[in-house]
Amino acid sequence: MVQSKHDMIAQDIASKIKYHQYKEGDYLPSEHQLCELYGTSRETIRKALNHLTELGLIQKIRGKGSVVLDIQKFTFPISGITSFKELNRSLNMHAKTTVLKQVNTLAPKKFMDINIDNQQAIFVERLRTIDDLPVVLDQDYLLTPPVSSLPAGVAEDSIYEYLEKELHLEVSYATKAITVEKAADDIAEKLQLDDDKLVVIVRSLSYLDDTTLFQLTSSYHRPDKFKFIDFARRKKI
Amino acid sequence: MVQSKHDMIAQDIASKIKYHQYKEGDYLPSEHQLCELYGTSRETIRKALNHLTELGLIQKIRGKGSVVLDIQKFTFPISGITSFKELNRSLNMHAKTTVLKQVNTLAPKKFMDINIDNQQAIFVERLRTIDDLPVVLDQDYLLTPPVSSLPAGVAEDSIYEYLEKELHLEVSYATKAITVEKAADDIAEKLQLDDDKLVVIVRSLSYLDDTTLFQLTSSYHRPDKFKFIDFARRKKI
DNA sequence: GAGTGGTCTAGACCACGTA
DNA sequence: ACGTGGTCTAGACCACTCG
Repeated sequence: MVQSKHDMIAQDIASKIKYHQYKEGDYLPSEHQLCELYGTSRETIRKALNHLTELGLIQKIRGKGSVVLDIQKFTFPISGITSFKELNRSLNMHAKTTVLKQVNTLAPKKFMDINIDNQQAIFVERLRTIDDLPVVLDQDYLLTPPVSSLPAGVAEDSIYEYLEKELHLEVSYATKAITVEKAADDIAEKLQLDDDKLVVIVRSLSYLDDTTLFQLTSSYHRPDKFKFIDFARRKKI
Repeated sequence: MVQSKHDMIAQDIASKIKYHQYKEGDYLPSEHQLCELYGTSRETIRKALNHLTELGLIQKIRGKGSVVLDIQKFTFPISGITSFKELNRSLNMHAKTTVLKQVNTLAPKKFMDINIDNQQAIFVERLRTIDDLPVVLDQDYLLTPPVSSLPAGVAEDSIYEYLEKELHLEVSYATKAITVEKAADDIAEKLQLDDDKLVVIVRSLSYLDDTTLFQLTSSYHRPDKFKFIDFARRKKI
C-alpha cells in the first residue's frame, strides 16, 4: 500500500513528469513552493523528492533546484524488481505467456550459493513469447509456506499480483545474478536456440517484507532478445 | 564528500555489519537506543537506517526492529556504479589493466539512443585481464569538457579516482544497458573469443552532479567470465 | 501495555549558486 | 543579499508486534 503523504506527493510529481507537465530539463518548483502547494512541511516534501531522486526521475542541485531528468525514456518503470506483466504493459509488447508445467515438488537444496533445507514448493515453468517468438523461459519455485497454493490461471497472468492482492504478501527485495551459459538441451529446444546455444540466465532470490525467502527464479533469455536496462546512482560507504 | 551525521552513522553501522559486530539475522539496537548511542534525534538515525536499507544491508520490520541481512556476501560493494578497480579490490582478484590506446578524438554522434552534438573527447581503450586471461575490453569516451585531460598513467589506474580526487568532479549517476551481440572481429581477437563470437556488451552513460554527461562507455565481456550481481528493492509508483 | 518502526511538523542553521 | 537545497532537532501521533 502507498498512502503516506510523501508517497502521494512523489506519485503526483512522478505522473506530472511522465505526462510532461514538468518537462525534461525543467526545474521543479522549489521545496518551499512545494510545501505551500501540497500544504506540508519541508521534510515531507524532501522525502518525496528523495524518492524521485532514487528512481532517477530528478537530480537535485544545491543552490539551484531539482532538475527533471530525461532518463525515463529508457527506464521509467524498469529498474528494481519488475514482473514480466508489468514490463509488458509498460512497453506495449504483444506478449503471451504459456504455462508449460505446474507441480508440487521439493525446492532445490542449493541455489545461488545459498542452502535451502528440504522445503516444499510449487514449481512453475512458463514460456514467454513476443509475436509468437519464444524469448524467455521462466522456472519458478514458490516456497510453501508462505505460498500455500497457486490457483489455475494465476501463472498465465501475474504471480506477483496474486501474491500481493490475494495473499497480501508484500514483495520487498531480491538478489539477482546475470550470467551467460551453454543452454541445456531441453531449454535450447524450448527457446528455439541457434547452433551456438548460449543462453542468458537471470537467477534471483526474492524475499518478503519480513525477510522470508519465498521465490527462486531462473529466467532463460534468448541472447538476441535480451536487454537489461538499469539506472544506478553512485553509492558510497 | 561524506560528512553529515546520518552518513557517518550509516558508515559506522555498515562497518559494524561488515565486521560482524552486528551479525546476520540480528536486530540492530532500536531507533530510540541508537539516538542515545549517537546523541542525535530520531529522524537523523532514520536517515542513516534508510540508507542502509537501500543498500540492502538491513530490512526494517515494523513493530519489531531492523534485521541485518546476509546479502552482503554477494553484493556488498557491487550494486550501483562501481569501477573495475573497486570491484577488483573488493573481490581480491589478480587483475591487470593494459591501456591499448589513448587519443583525442570526436565523441560518437549517437550512443544508446541519445544524440551528441560534435564534442571533443578522450578515447581510451583498456584490456582487463585476470590471471593473464583477457576478460573485459573497455572503450571510454571522456568528454572535454568537463574532462580536460588525462595524464599518462591514470588510465592504468582508476579514471574515476582521478576525476574525483584530482578534478573534483562528482560522479553521480549512470544509465546502463546490457545486451549480448556478435562481436566485431577486432574485439573478438582482443578478447580471444571462441568460434561463436558472442560478447556481452555493457553500455553506459555517466553523469556528474550537475547532470552534465561526461562519459560514454562500452564494456565488452567474455560471455563465460561475465557475471552481473544486483540487489534490488521493489519500487512502486 | 510497552516497545517498535512510520509519519509529520515547524522551526532552525548551514553551504552553495546567482546576480 | 537572496533563494536554493542539506542537515538537524524535539516533539507528536499512529500502527504494528509481542507477551
